[in-house]
Amino acid sequence: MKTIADIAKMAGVSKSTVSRYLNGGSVSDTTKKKLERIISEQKYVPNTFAQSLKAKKTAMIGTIVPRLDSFAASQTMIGIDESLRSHGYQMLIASANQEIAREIEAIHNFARQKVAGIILMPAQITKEHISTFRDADLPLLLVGQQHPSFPSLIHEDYEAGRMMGEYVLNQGHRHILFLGVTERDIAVGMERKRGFQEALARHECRADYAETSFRMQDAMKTALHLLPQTEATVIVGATDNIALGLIKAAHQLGLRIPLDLSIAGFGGYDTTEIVTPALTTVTYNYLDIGKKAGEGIVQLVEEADWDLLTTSPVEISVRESVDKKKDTVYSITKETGSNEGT
Amino acid sequence: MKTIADIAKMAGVSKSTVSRYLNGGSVSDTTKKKLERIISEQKYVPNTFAQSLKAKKTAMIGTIVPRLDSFAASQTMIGIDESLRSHGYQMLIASANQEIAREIEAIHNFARQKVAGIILMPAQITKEHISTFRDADLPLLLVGQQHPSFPSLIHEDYEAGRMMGEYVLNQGHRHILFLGVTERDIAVGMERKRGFQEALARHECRADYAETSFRMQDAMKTALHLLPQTEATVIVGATDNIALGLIKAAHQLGLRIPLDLSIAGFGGYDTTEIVTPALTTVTYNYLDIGKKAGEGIVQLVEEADWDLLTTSPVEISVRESVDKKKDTVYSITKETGSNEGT
DNA sequence: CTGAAAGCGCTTACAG
DNA sequence: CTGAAAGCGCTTACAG
Repeated sequence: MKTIADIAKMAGVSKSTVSRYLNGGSVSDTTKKKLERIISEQKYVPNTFAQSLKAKKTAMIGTIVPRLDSFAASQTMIGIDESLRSHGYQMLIASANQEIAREIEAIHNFARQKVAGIILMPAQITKEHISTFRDADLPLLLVGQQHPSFPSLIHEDYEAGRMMGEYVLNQGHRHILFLGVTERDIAVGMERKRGFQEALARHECRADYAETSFRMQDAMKTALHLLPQTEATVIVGATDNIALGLIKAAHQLGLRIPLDLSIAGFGGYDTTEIVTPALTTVTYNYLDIGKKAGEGIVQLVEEADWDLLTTSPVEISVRESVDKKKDTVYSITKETGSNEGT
Repeated sequence: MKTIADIAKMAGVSKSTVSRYLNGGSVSDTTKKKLERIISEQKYVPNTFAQSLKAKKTAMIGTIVPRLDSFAASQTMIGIDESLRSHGYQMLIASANQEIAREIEAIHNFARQKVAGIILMPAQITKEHISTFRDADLPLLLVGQQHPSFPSLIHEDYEAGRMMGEYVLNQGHRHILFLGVTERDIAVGMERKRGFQEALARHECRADYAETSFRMQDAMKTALHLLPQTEATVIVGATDNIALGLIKAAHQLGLRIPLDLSIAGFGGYDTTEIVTPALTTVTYNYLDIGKKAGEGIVQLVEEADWDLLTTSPVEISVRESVDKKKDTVYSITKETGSNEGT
């Protein structure tokens, strides 16, 4: 491996001059040309460790995702990778594997590696997070959740909930069940539901609420329990995975979707188009939010400034899993055929 | 940030001693105790750049995946991450985004960053790959494809094909269509098909072969074309995504699965359990191969030695998408109801 | 525009 | 077991 000293010698200049050339400092045209030639001939690439050791900064951005195998995380990473690359930064990924402790640990590791900044996709923000952010003292961008003290980039969760509420109402449903998740997750557990509730509040209808976990299996179990009891004509899951669990449970109970029961979700995962019937959902733009996150952290790193809150738009994707009811009058009696469970 | 000099001063010893303590050299019990206390009190962590600059090695393993949003890649990364962590290494991820050029570029970048080793999941291995490997001169492990000159870790593709061939035969199918992919992909395009062919070769049956791409959309288009023409009673897609495309096309044509047509795939993606009917497939253990890859590269890095070829077992997952035919006699006439296309 | 020198925070023979 | 010294490959004031 060639070093800067080798190049300097070959060019007959000092290391300083080579370094200056490399970093865009003022160098005469003649030496610039010479250096350009020699460097490409020798395929010289500066040692990043030495650079970072001296300059005390790197071109790496640490990205902490809750898990590696979720549609949302994958798409967001793709977006981040893309925009970071275009700005000359490298994306480092750490998976927290759904554990808060590992999220904290990942922040420490990244800080120690002197990344230029951190993008974090948390499910919750605890005091421990806050204090870790504080003493990491690094540019930080939150994605998917917001916090008043840190730049945040979120999906329009409230809006998404509202859209879905209005949509099912418009389809004539008057007895609605929302299967949500813990309110400790502000974005999904609270905002999404709040938007939904407010849409329903403007109409005469009955709304029930239940809670389950993020895991499809759990949602299915909950649904197996709930479905035989409820008289709701539509069930809205707080995420597509929950909706998918609902569909599986409904299949198992011999319910026809959307004939006997309508189902909808949130997220726009690719799987929602594969299932039968295709799932009506609110589509989130994970790729977009990823790109914005990349831009954002670069700006935070280079200019130490970015909006405290940025949002990424959502849109409803109407497919086949929600039925149009003719009878739009509120009624407890179901009119869609009986529930012939297995 | 504290440096090793600070710690040395506080302990009243030299930097050398602190460094020796840190790296497991011989240090007296007394100073060992003292150092231990001071370091944890001061929360001292060595600067990785300085370490790497001097020691000329790092504890990072570069992992190059074809894409970030595939089930196979995600699971494999999870496995790699896990075993690397347990050995004190860090996983660095680069996505080639399906482009060979970016795969090559990623190898260069990792080499420049002085990673300890590289795990590569290629779709093909070109001469350009080989020459890049050669001058990167780094421990390298191939995952999912094999090459005679480099340690490789593969799924039992041939075996998988054989299993599936035998299974559909056992189910009484005698007219079979295999929807494969380009043979430039040795693992998927060649081996999987070869195993399948050899299983069929042992019985009297008719086998047709067609080709499509890896993308579900393409598979669906191909299927829309193929389905109305073929008289096969079962179609086997070379990947689950292809099988999923087949299912979608069959649905669109009004074919009932598995009543009118049986469908099977390879991979064991999580989505195969969600679709209706659940897909019969050969399940690959991506998590396992990921863990093995982690172990393997660590061994290559530390002992410069590992088997040239290691395999990860597969198993068939029988679900609902393949029908049992009563009539096991070869016959061109289908007996499963007519094809009432849309 | 250019160069000499100091220094970033470690590790590693070498001598004791 | 311990320390002084050199050096890894860069960057950055500083002086010219």
